[in-house]
Amino acid sequence: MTQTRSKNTREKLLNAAMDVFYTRGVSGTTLQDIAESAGVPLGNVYYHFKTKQDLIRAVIEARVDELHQDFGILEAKLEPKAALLTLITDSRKDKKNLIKYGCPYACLTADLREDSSDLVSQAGSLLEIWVEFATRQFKRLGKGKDSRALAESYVSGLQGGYLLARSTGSTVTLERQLNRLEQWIQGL
Amino acid sequence: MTQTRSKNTREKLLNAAMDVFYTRGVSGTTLQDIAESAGVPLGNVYYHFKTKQDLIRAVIEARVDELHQDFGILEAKLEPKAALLTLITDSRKDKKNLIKYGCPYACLTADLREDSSDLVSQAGSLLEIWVEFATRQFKRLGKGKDSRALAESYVSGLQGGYLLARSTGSTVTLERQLNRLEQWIQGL
Amino acid sequence: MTQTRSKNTREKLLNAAMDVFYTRGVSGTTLQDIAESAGVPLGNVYYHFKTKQDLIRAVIEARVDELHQDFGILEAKLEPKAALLTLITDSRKDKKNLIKYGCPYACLTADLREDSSDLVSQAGSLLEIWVEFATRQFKRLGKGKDSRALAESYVSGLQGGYLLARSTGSTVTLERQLNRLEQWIQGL
Amino acid sequence: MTQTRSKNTREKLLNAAMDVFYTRGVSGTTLQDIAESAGVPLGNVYYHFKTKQDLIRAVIEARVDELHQDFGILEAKLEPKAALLTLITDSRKDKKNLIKYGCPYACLTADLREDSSDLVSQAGSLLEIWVEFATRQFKRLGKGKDSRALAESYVSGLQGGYLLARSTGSTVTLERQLNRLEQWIQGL
DNA sequence: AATGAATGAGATTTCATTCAT
DNA sequence: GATGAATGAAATCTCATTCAT
Repeated sequence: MTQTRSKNTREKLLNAAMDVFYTRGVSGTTLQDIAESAGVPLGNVYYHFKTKQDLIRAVIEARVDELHQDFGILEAKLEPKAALLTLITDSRKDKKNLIKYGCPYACLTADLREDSSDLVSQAGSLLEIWVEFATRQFKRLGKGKDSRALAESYVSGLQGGYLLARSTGSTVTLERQLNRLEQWIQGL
Repeated sequence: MTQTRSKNTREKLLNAAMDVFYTRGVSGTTLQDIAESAGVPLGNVYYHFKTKQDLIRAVIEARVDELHQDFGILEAKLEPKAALLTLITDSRKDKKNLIKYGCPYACLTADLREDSSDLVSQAGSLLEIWVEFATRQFKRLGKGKDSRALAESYVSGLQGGYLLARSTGSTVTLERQLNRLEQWIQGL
Repeated sequence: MTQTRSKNTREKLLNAAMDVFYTRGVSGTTLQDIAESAGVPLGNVYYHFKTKQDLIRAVIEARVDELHQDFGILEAKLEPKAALLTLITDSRKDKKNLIKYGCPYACLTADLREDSSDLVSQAGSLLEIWVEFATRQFKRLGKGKDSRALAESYVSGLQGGYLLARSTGSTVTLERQLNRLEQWIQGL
Repeated sequence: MTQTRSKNTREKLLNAAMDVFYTRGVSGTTLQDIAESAGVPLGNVYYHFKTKQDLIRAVIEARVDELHQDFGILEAKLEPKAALLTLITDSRKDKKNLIKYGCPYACLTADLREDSSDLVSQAGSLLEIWVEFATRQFKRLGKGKDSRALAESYVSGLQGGYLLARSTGSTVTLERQLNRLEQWIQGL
């Protein structure tokens, strides 16, 4: 139950960064913001992350881990169809944030465009993880070679829905896209 | 009919801003960058745009105008189905930029999230214009009340495809989504 | 007689930097120090020099120019022996600073060791200019192939004297070395 | 006869500091650097040295001791002429470092110029030890009152050679100056 | 209108030093 | 004594904005 102090602080900072990057954007967030939000003095940030880039990198990695873990659990305990449907129902549960801030994974990827660094490609892998997850489910459903294409449709349907819903600020829009996807998956 | 010099400068700045905001992101772009890219001295930017916010606002408006004009032309000279298909074929032509930088309208909207200002809502209208355009085409196709929902599917299909293609960096992904949409529209 | 404002400021900063780098060392000097010493707000430093490294580079270049100019004048109007002797008498005139701070050219070179950058090699050229100057004088004195070796002895005699004098803080030490060199040159 | 662990740590830190100060300069070195190079955790540095100044002071003292010891041995077992020649042959053996980093004693002195503290004068004594050593040898050679002046020439010849060789990066330059000094001493 | 320079607020980064265990 | 983490002061750097001509 005990954790070292450092692990707590590092984690606090990482969590704060994930959160604030999501709601306020990466370049709209200062390290001061993150430090404050984590209740840690600014100078200490640099003990755990040598530069802002480093922190961003850590956030991307944490997001990657998060996805692997979440998708891993889904796959382990659910049938493929149920796994695919779960993302849709989860989206409904989280619609408030999705409409306000968009998809945390897609936003992170988009935000890093402003960076000229290598982080762009790293972040690019986030949605790829979605596609790979979906591909595996379609394979389990016996879709064989079509699985990748179907997975792309599935993910782009979700992401397109998120994007449009955020843009219009409309819950209805989101619901409609989610329902459409749901019916498609259920009818497979 | 000749334009004053200042109008030219303003236009040069606006075009430069649209371009650089698109390729480098809004908060990743300094006014210096824009001034340089437009071949205009920095100090002069402020003669035409009181603040950076002002310039961003002008860029959004220019994007809105651009959409109204482009869509207006499509609607004026094409059948609804052809109009909808044109956006798809245009996407194929522009796939290089779409994969590298994404959709200029969606990106602009996303970038402004980082701004706390009122610009967010203004930019939100960009994709709404797409949806309205598509709604009109579906109406012309006799889809009646379903038109709005269909339009949302259409736009979210396009945007989801752009997003995913940029994320994976893959032309194939983009092509697949565009083909799927194309078949859907053609089959209506 | 008129100068643009910018040129004055840039020059003020450059002069201040040359001065302060000399008396307080390069890494012991902050840009704030330089800005204050030049009577210029800190932010403005960055208008003229993009980074501290840039400013250091400019200082090195200014020192190079200074040497070329000074040595150029000496060579133009003096016989070679007189030219060589002038450096010695000038050292006597400037002994106060030499003892307190050392040779500005040698110090600059030494200071930059702490930098990992390419400035080190740039600064290395400073004493080489001395050697080249001296070599030319020995050539004019008909020393032919020996000129380079003699020049090195001459320069290392001067610099060794400066170094030791600063280390001991003794005018006498400096005088003795200068006298020794003077006699050697006069006896050629 | 065994040493306590703490003494070992102190010594490890001191040696690391001497080394890193020499190769990277005093103000270019952080305590973190030294701790790492010594394989000691940062916090522990402060157990042995209250401040960075303290550590620098200790390094100076260690350099002083080093000189006293080295020169003591030379004087004890060699004739004066041989003692003076040994410094020259030792310089040849160490030419690689001398050209790359200069003389550790002279560099330390120069680095501390940037410090406003009292360390400057302490470090100033380093080259004085050289001069005193050389003075004693000249005395033993019967040079009487001239010994100090000769010693200064000797040391400034060596140091001037080091300086110039480092500046030009040339082994040849160093060799030439060493040969010249060698012949002078041998001819006494 | 046009322009190069100036300004200052704020962000990032560094690092000697201290703290808690 | 030993250690990893914490702290804060200060340095570097960025950039929207303003000024003077």
